[in-house]
Amino acid sequence: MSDGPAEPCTCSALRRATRALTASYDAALKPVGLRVTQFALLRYLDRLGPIPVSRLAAEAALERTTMGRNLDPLKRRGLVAITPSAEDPRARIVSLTDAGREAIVAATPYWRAAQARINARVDPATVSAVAEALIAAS
Amino acid sequence: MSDGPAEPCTCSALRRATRALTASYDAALKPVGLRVTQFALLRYLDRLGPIPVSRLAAEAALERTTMGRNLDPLKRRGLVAITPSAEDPRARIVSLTDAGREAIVAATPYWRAAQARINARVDPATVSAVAEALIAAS
DNA sequence: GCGACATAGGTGCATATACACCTATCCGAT
DNA sequence: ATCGGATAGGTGTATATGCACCTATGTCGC
Repeated sequence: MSDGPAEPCTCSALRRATRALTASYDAALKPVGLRVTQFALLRYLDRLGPIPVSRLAAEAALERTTMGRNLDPLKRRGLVAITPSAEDPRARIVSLTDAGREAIVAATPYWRAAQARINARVDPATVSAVAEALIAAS
Repeated sequence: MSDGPAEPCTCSALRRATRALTASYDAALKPVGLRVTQFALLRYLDRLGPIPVSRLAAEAALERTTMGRNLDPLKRRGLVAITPSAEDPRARIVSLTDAGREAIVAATPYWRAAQARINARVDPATVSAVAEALIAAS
């Protein structure tokens, strides 16, 4: 056991905040059975339209194989569809299904409630600025 | 595909920043074969001394069972020891081994380098303030 | 057309995280 | 002494994340 005040770890502090924030959003989205990661993924697809897995991963700044696996629960629930590309037989195109679009519509009010709750207590512009600065610094 | 600018998700933005920051710290700690989560855990033990799993989890704001599993790789490497408590046979006391203390010493310079790199680019007080505000708001 | 390299994707493995459910034990009230 | 609730911990399952390694296919130079 060392003594003296320990210098706080910036990374661990952020991880802790992310755990808390994620739990808060996940709880808000519970009624529609989506996690915030899954809802965000559906929103990407809504915004980008049908897209190969690798490009979707790049957009979300996720590792390619992570994206592949994150799609699994959404696939199982029929919220997204994976179809082979016409141009490139290697590529798999991810797209929203009608059920996926409905899930976004159903989940959005709950997500907005979570956003509103947090944004009312912490300036979202500050959070964004810190997040972007950290990404740039990493 | 909906149109219009999408309102950014505060939670997803933070998750993304955390992924980037964690990758940066993990890369810095690579020479000693520790991840930032593991290093932080060793530091908790160093600061708190021998402690039951549940109390350690509470200190780190982690779910109890998560803490149990996060200890596994450290146990396997002999950096921490788990021993039954004398007073309460239900409790398992987690403690740093000599190898664990050596690992902290070996890892600290690499961790400091990662901290310095980030802290030079993003004010750590701001990050701390945002993190604490988010935790309080969650 | 063929060979070298790049690109799209998958699988195995490991860690990080949390919930539901289980057992064992302690402790206070009767 | 015992019974009931609280507490310490483990296990099963699921998601989130990334690395190493593999296959398949496209593309470009010759």
